[in-house]
Amino acid sequence: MVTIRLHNSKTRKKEAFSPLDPANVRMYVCGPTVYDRAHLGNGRPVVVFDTLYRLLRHVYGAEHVTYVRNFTDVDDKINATALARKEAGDPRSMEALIHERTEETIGWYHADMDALGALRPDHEPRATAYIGPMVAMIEGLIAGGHAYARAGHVLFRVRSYKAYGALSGRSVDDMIAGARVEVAPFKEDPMDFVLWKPSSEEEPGWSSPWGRGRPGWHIECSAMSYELLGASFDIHGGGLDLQFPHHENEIAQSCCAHPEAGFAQVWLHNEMLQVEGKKMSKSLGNFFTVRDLLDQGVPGEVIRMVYLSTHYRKPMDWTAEKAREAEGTLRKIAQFLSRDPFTKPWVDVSKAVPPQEVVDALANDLNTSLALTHVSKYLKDEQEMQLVGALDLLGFDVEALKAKFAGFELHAWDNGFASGHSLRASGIAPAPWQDQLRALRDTLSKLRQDAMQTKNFAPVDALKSALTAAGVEVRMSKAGVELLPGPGFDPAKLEGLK
RNA sequence: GGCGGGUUGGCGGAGAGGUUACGCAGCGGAUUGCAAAUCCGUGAAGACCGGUUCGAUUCCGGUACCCGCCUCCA
Repeated sequence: MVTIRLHNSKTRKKEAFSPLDPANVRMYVCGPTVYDRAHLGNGRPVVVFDTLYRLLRHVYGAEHVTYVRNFTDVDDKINATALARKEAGDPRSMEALIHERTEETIGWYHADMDALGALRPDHEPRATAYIGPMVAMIEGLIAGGHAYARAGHVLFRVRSYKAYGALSGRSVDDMIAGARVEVAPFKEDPMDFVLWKPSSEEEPGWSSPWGRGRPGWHIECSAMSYELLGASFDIHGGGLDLQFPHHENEIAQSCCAHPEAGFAQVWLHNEMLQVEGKKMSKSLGNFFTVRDLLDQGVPGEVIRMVYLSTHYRKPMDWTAEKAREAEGTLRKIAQFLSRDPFTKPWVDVSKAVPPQEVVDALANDLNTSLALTHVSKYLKDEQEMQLVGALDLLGFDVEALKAKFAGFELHAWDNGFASGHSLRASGIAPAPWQDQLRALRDTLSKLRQDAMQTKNFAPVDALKSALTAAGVEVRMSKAGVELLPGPGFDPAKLEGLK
């Protein structure tokens, strides 16, 4: 069996991965707070951990991996969004507005992440469905002396957990010394954090031993991972920005609530994303969502490939240039895959399996960049079996690639060996302009054959320029004429040509 | 201020203590009515200083610069 090696944030070392139970490999990844569309940075961990999920399924068997990613649907940002709608005149209750907001956001999230080729996790628990287990865990922490109730709040007693700070490499004393925030007066210690807080009438709340309130941010992940994966499981992932305080607090809560267990064995953190060399932020005006890109015509596969081109533990820079390059690569792949079967060796791609060297690349701390290098090699060497197997493991749907990126080719073969015309539409539905393009191809072919005799190429070049301007790639060779509508194809510009 | 990460050729981006990464772009050639596409060939690197070593871009230390976290954030 392949040995997967992962860089464990907890030990700061690359370690051989050894699941607690190979028959049930368990992974928990922190999911989104569902108050708005997922931005480009939110997509990175989704694709990174989707790739790991696919690798684990490949190595241990799809039915032996359990992947949990939560939806945080109780949060002050959600409340704020709902409140804004209410103040804008919406007559419905806050509860209804909050529910509407979380539901629509989850729907967006699914649609956007599906477009990136990410498999849905096995479980996508919502925090609001686990309030009971959270309350139970908090009660346990109080009973164990790890938490205390004050002024309607319940706080975690950081000093009661000796290893606090181990994950993020901080000491409690250093953090207090460098703290910049005001400390609530009811805290025993400045670093103590909220497990439960009171809710006003307008805010969502649940009854609890401490009055009507709602959970703090961190407790949900501790409670849900415990309910769905147990007190000990294999992998916990998330963005580097969650390492502190979120993951540190999760560890403290879970390890104090279940001191007999080890909580997550391996911690993985992906580095952050930048845009054209700068942090993505609304104030810099370079903030955009996954949906923004999709709407601009950047296919999800392109976004996925750009994500995978940088190792997950390095900062990733999103640039238009990278997207352009990735699109070019995908087009070449798709054109090769959908090429006429008579022009390449026949292989039964339904039997394709991921090449060992690609599995090895991913098994080496998810070296997706190296895996993509192998993909380029298979394309260059026309190794279709390897190519398809690798694309599949990396989360690219071969049929979707062919449909989206191959477009179609229009051939007019002139020579006697391959005479006649052919139209191959690779997976896309017939469009009204196809007939027009076909006619243009015939015209161009005719003009060119005439020009070969008369040596007057002006009409040929004129039509070629017009087609090029419409985003159609024109290829002419001894064999004949080919037209390939490219990424910038604009059927409107075909009007008037004949 | 505290903590963590990074710095590879024009750009992106890997592996490996000693022999070509690779992709894109460039350049030269083949091919083409001209192009495009394709094919062949090709130059170019390891922030800086020091140490370990027969030998370091790869290991160790320091300097500079960049980035992130410490407050909601993937």
